[in-house]
Amino acid sequence: MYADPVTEPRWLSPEEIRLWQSFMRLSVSTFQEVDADMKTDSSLTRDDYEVLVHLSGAPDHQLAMGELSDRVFNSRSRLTQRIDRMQAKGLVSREQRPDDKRSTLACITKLGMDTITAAAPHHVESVRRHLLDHVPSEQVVEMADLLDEILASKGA
Amino acid sequence: MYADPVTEPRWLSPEEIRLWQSFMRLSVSTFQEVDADMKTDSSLTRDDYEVLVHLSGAPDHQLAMGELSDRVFNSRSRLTQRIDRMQAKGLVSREQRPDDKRSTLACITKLGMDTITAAAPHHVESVRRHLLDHVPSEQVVEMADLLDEILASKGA
DNA sequence: GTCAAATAATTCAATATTGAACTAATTTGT
DNA sequence: ACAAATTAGTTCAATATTGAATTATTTGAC
Repeated sequence: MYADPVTEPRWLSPEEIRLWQSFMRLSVSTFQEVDADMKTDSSLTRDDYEVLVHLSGAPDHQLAMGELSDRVFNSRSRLTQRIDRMQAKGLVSREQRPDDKRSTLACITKLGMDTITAAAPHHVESVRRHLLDHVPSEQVVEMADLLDEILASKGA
Repeated sequence: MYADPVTEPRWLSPEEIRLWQSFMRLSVSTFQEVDADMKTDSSLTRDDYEVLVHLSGAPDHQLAMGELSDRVFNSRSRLTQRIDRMQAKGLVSREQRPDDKRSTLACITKLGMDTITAAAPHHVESVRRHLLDHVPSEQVVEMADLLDEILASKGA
């Protein structure tokens, strides 16, 4: 009696298990550490920071809610409420799009710009400390290439 | 007037920026995809699954709350409440440790064992689909080695 | 042109997470 | 031996997230 290779899930090799576990550990620990630093160094969460990064780099400093939610990997509802909070703090504003009234544009404000400018050096230091400084420098390009290949293969 | 190399944050090279951004995108998207699969394939969340993985592999199928919270990267409070919910579903039980009455042991139950056994093949398939299948097979070991090196350098 | 389907975003109630304060047990220093 | 400090875990209120339902607009089929 043999397992059906079609229905039988392909099992993981020890190396694949090691890869998955290390990937999980490195990802989760790094984000937790950077999150913790952001909390002490600035008034922004990492999600807030990412929102401001994408808005500050966008044409006219604004993006539609849907586009922004895709970029920061937040659900629509989650982004709506995050933008509510950031708007209450004066970091962003909302604007109606003239050509499609269903759509809302999130815009970064002057205060949002000043806030991310102040936060950026600390954030960079944190990302260095918790990830980049631990990647052997001759492997930075190699690792970025590999991750990009994986993303491309996933169609992302 | 030159910037003080001590106080001046070391800026990121384009390759470092690419590495950090790809690392974020790959991590977040992969975990979101696996989480979504788990929700359709089983009654467990990925956090529940990780708790059961660690308990099922532990001596006597039990671990102290603190040890378990470190392993699954949950805060103490978060794990307390996760174990509350899993206990309510009958997946785990709590036991007082005889030699240190401050400590609580989380134990996997028969139902917990059956549940993770049923979930595992789907989980494996999902991890394959969303990550492992996209890593060129000749680079699996290389990537696992690199991630482990980074973790070791971080002292994790 | 009009009605049905699709799209963009928001709302709301249920659920989960956070972190500071708390309880209880153990360890340490004197 | 015993008070102070430390450690393990829990509680609770504030905050955040989830996802199904809802509103409003636009698109497409006829």
